[in-house]
Amino acid sequence: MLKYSGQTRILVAVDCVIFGFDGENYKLLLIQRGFAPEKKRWSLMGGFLQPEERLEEAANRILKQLTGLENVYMEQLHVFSDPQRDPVERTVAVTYFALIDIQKYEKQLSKEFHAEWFPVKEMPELIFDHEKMVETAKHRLRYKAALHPVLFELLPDKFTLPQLQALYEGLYDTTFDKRNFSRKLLSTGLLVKQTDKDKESSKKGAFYFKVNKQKYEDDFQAILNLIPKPDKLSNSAVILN
Amino acid sequence: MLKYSGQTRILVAVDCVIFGFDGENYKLLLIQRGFAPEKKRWSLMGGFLQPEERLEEAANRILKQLTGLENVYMEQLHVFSDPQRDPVERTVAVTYFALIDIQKYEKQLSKEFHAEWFPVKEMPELIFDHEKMVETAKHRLRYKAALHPVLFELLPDKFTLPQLQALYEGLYDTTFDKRNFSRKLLSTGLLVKQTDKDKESSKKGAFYFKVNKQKYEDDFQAILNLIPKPDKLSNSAVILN
DNA sequence: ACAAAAGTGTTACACGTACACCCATGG
DNA sequence: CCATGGGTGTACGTGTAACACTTTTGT
Repeated sequence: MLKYSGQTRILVAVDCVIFGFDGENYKLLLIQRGFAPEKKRWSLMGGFLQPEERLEEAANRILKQLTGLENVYMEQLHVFSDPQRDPVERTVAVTYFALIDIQKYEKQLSKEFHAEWFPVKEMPELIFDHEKMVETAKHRLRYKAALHPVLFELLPDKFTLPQLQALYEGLYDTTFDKRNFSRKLLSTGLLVKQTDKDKESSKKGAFYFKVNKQKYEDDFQAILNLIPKPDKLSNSAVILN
Repeated sequence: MLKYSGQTRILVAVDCVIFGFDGENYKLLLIQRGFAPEKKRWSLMGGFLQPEERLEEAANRILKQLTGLENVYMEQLHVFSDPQRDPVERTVAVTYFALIDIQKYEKQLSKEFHAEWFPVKEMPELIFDHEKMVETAKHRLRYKAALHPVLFELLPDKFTLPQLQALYEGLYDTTFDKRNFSRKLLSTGLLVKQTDKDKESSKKGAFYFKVNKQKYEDDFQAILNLIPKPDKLSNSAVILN
């Protein structure tokens, strides 16, 4: 099976940056390595690409191992290839980022992999170049979410407008005017108002919405203006950092 | 050096989708393979990732081999990993796309690699999954150029507004109103009007412009509305296909 | 003088932003 | 009855699209 002679074969790893949102904060699912090197240090969930496997399959396999979930929103992010990035052996790492509804997370935390959700803002140090991977993923998510309705992937099937707004505000670390926010989001036609309310977080209760799945799929690639622009300069600033 | 035991090492290829623009049409730089398998068939320029090399270095090395150019705009595109994609041996292919000023292309065509520029619309059949790579690159370029001033990379230092408009029109296969186009592009502050004119393509002559390099670098990541939106639906359509 | 391409200005509309008050409910 | 969070409407300004005529000059 080795037919291109004189070439070096290299390990190909797949690492997953898994985002969740608990209603207040963005979270990352990390695992603590139980073996050397770097034992006890935190890292992204990853694994090696297998001989008969495509990268997406590997990423899904890893995600399922860790979360029990399938059919999750996932996107190829970037390949990290510094020859020294893994001190054990030259490894090229293909990163994926995934958005999951944290409530659907099925496995017992820490059971098989010593996994834990960390607030993105209070992450431990990670091994190798995994922090750079996380930075890249955060950046990509901010970019993507400004233009496409991707953040719904982080919410349960039923959610309220205040929840949705908290989700967007958390990502850009800012606050939006709720009147404009609701008008803009409703005007996309992506939201279907339900008749029942969430009474957990307020006395009055907030109406639930669901995503119009058909329109979500049809419009996903459309460029939507999902975050406000107070003025030109701060707009650029918000999207990019 | 093999320390992760039980894992399969895989060939990592780098393939470059190289775009140029000749004033009328988008072009792709392709090479004709001089050896089996797939001898005489056209393909993207590529090569294997070397042991001590990062992917970007490999991509630049390959680009320099084929074009003689360095410091070219290049972007990691996507990794293709179908186990059957290369019938010779399992190979994971990391694609890059590059934008070059076709006038700066230095090598004699066909000299070393039997290379040729093909209009994007009249490409020959390509080997393996290279046509899929080209499709992905075209899609990404359309997306990117709608939001960021990336197309300047395809033009010489001095260019005219009509040339610039032809560049945008070619990419989206449509026509724009020249009054709105010039107003919009000038309003970005990215263009510096020169005092001399291009007299080649008209009797009256068209003023040359140069890119304001400082502002280009500062604003590159800003989200600019570089292509018109006749209405919501057709906007989405234009950007995405 | 005429053909061919470059260059420019105005108007109408849509969209986005700023902003303040009322509503419903549980305690 | 009051405190808390949910929900809504308007007015203004900005940005974008539609649209037609004049300028320049080579032949």
